[in-house]
Amino acid sequence: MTARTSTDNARDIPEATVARLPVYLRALVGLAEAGTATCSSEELAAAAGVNSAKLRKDLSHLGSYGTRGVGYDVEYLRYQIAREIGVTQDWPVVIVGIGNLGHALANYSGFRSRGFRVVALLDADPERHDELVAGIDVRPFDDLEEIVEDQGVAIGVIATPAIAAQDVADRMVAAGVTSILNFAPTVLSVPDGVDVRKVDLSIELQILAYHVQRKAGGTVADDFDRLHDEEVTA
Amino acid sequence: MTARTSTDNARDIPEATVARLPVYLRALVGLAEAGTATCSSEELAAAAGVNSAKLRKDLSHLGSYGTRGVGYDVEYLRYQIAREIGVTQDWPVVIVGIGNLGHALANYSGFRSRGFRVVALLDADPERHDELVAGIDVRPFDDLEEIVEDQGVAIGVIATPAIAAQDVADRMVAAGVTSILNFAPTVLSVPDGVDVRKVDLSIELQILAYHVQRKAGGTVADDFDRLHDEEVTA
DNA sequence: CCGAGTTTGTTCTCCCGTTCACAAACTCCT
DNA sequence: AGGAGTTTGTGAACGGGAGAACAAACTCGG
Repeated sequence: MTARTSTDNARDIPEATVARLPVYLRALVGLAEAGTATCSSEELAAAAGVNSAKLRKDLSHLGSYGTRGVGYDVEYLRYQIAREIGVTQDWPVVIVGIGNLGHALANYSGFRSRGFRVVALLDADPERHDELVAGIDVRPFDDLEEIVEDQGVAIGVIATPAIAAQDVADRMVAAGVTSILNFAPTVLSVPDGVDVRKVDLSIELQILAYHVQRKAGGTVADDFDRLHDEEVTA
Repeated sequence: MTARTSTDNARDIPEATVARLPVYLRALVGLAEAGTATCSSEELAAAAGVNSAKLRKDLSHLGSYGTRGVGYDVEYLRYQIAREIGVTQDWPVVIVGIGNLGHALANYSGFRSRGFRVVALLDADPERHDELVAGIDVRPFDDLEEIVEDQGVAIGVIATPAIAAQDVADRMVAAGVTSILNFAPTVLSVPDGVDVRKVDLSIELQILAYHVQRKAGGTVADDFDRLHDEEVTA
């Protein structure tokens, strides 16, 4: 039952679980570096910031990698999760749009240490070409197809202004990219089978703002707004 | 029924809806700039990348701002959503950690245009002090408490290395910050009543990698891993 | 004024994810 | 060897969100 072959369907892991596996992986790396050989679901859950029941259920989707009465072998579980996610070897990644954010992403050491290798930086602006960023020179956007094919790139990162993002996405998809991480504040439309994840900085802040406002019971200006609203709708 | 007072509970909006309101707001701004005065739920849903039934249900949590047979007034709905989120006026924000990412965040124009004002950039490294970033000079981290109090800052952004993030969070909370946007790849522990949202770049990539691997049916190296696994567990 | 067409707001059903609680399985001590 | 203590893996109950479907409410043309 715990033996997994390439034909059984033990691999359809719930999306919510997939999103947490990288967190567990990070926590396990931390425990390993601290010299911990074994940990209980309680400890790992604490390190990952989740509830232990949820952790155990998540891990149960991968197989039975723990030992009752003992816990989990840190190194073994770390490897199994890395394998499940697919980061036992590096994925080549291209970043398009080398503005402030693109710079930061290119220099982010976490990519390299967590299973990703930036193979190219592209920008449409000729002024940026041949500039060295993080030891990689910036190339023309038109080199995209060549790079994707030569390096077998499946994952693209979009860090352009919103206006350019859809065009970049279209070109990426046409070139063979199947997964896109989009930092541009716009909705991308892509064909079925292409995954898009979006990171929108101001949306995150706006969500926080909503909760601050709730906690505070509304600001002075908002009280005015609400009063005005009542007068109008009453 | 649609009249809302400060005592009724029309304000407890589902979390999933809150997370989408900023997307609708952005879509409405786009429509307004394109000169559209009125739009149907179908149009707005398309612009926001969601299903129209979901959009209507989301909006129904705010009140009855549409007109049957007609649709929504773009400007009116835009204002109502902005008010609900709380971005009718600017929120002061402080950014801690002015490395590559901090630079990018400080320069990000989307903050200013979407209801946020960066009032201070802080860094523990004296080498960075008095450097001008986006027209704001970088100040010592120890100025945090003074700035939070003077400017009434409720939202803090952490863009430090992981090792420093928990300390920064503790100081922020002690100073009076109630909401934190965390870019450091670590789990923050904060008291009840403090909101934390996290943005982890390599986690997003890892989630994409998982799906790429699934689509591809596993890489060569992974096939080896799986074969090895069968030999061991069989 | 009335009927046809349009679009919202809401109800109902289904599904996914979370949490509780406990049996199964292991270790350790006597 | 056996019992006490520990920890995993999972079955079951529960809650929230997604989507379909429809009644209510509006516009427009005659």
